[in-house]
Amino acid sequence: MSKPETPEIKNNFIYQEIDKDLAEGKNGGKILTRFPPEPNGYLHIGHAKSICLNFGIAKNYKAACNLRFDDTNPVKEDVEYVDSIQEDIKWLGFAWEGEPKYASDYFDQLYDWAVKLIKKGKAYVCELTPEEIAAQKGTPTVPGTESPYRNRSVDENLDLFERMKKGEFKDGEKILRAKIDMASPNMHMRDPIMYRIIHKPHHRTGDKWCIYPMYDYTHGQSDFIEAITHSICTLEFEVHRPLYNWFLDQILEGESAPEVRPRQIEFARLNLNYTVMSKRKLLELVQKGIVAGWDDPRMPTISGLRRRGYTPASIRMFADKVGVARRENVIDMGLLEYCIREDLNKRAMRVNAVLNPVKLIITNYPEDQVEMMETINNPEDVSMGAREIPFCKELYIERDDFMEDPPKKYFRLGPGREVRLKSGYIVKCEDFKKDADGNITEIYCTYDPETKSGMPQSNRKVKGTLHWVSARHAIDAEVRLYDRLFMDEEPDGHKEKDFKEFLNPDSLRILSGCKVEPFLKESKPLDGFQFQRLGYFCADKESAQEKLIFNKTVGLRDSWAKVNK
RNA sequence: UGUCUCGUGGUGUAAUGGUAGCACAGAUGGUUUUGGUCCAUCUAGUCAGGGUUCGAAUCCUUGCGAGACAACCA
Repeated sequence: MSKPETPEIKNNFIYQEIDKDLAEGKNGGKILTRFPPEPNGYLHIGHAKSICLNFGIAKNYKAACNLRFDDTNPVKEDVEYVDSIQEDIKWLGFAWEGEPKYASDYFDQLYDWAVKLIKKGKAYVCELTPEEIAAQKGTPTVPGTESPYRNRSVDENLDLFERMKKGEFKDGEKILRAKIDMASPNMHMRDPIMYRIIHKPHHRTGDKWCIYPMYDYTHGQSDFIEAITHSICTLEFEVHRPLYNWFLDQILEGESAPEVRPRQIEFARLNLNYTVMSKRKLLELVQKGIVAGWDDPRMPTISGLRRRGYTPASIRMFADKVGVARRENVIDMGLLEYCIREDLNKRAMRVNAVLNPVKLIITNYPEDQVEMMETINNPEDVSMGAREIPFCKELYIERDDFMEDPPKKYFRLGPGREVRLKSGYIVKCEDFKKDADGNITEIYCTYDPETKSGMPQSNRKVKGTLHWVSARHAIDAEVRLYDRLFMDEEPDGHKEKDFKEFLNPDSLRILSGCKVEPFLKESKPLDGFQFQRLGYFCADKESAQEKLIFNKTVGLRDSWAKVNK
């Protein structure tokens, strides 16, 4: 049972702007936000920030948030993405208002408005090639020049636009442009393209259209149609805002004042170090087989994080902690890791797994004896109860937990040293065996029967406590250790080098022959656990009783590793 | 040599004319049957100059630095 979350007090500037609008009595006091993904890729952690913002605002103002697919480009879009996006939003714990919406639902209205603009002399059909348009567009410092088609008659424009719609022209032959100002210091106001011809079926509208509206002409009008009050987007759209408002002004001209006039507000997108966030680059990693798919646990996608073992609560916590502002930012991966540890520490069951096993033999323990030792499931939450784990003469412990010649600050096992076996006995190392290569093959200990966990003698101070599994009862598992995908903090921040040059060759290490306690046999895909003393792991989506596979979500904080450096 | 935006500890983010706070990271100590958790303490900041003001991170100004904008992408 997840506890109801009390929405935090929100201090970011967007809440302040909304409060201001409310105070001024705008939009009849209504609030409605939207999350508008293009279905051309999977959602990533950056989208999660936007989702938490938009749906969070809705929650905090007791309002709603729409899901709207910005599907104006059939060349890039696909229903696979429409489906994954919905799954990811739901998994994050949010619900949109009503049915999902699509910009393509508004194609008819958009077309009618385009005709209105033509009639007003505010749009024209242009026949320049893309190269010519680029050339006459000018540069940010040099004004553009006007298209020779700019001053066609309204009738001619109407006729040509209709014939564009009817499919009389080939892709790229003609476009519809807004007539604004070729000398504007804002490049987006230099007669931007409203419609282009694409003879390709659309995932929703099929063959109905061969002309498709551009983003700028679509987004604000879609917001208006849905009566979105606050259209929140990332900073790169800031220069589009005048155009957003211009189109709205045009379609609204001559109409009675609407109750809701959408307003665009921009915030700084999320950047995470040691990864890439652009859908194009993520797609490239998928298509080139560098990762195992959009949900590869090394991907910063929501589906990847899910498969990695991240919880929805941890991602929402992360979004809260990074905040919302207008300044460029790079968030340390460590913060994401902190959030998942924080969440899982409270909820994950503690289990025993030995990743790199070495056998420990208790020489004075009866040969065939098996004791069931009680162990607490989660010291952070006693309501999770306890369970029993089998203990016997031969155990596996972690290879790292024994040193032939340990330094003073090493609290684990070494010749003559004593350690506690968690929930078991205190044992003392008497001897060990090595193979020809010098690898430890067996460790011999004696145990003190009076130190069984729970008995008075067990309270003796011992420096170290080890996790273990019974050799006779342990089951084999594969464990996949993940590390950051890139070795550079900003892999796509180098002009001369491709981001793929910074891939971490050790981002995935597969361990087979790991020994886990019998309880884990029943684990189901995506179940998360703490492997005692190691970290958080979750059963992979392909894990099954016959072949257990666990993904490392994140390690425990490790102050020994720091000392060791 | 355009227009717009942004500069607060290492990283994020508050303070919007009135004591620069919080989180992460880092350091030290305590507790601990996880070298985890938890607790305590500490380190560390307003880009620079000038101005307005009793008082400036906040307002004005100049500079410096960073980012966005020239796709028939969104």
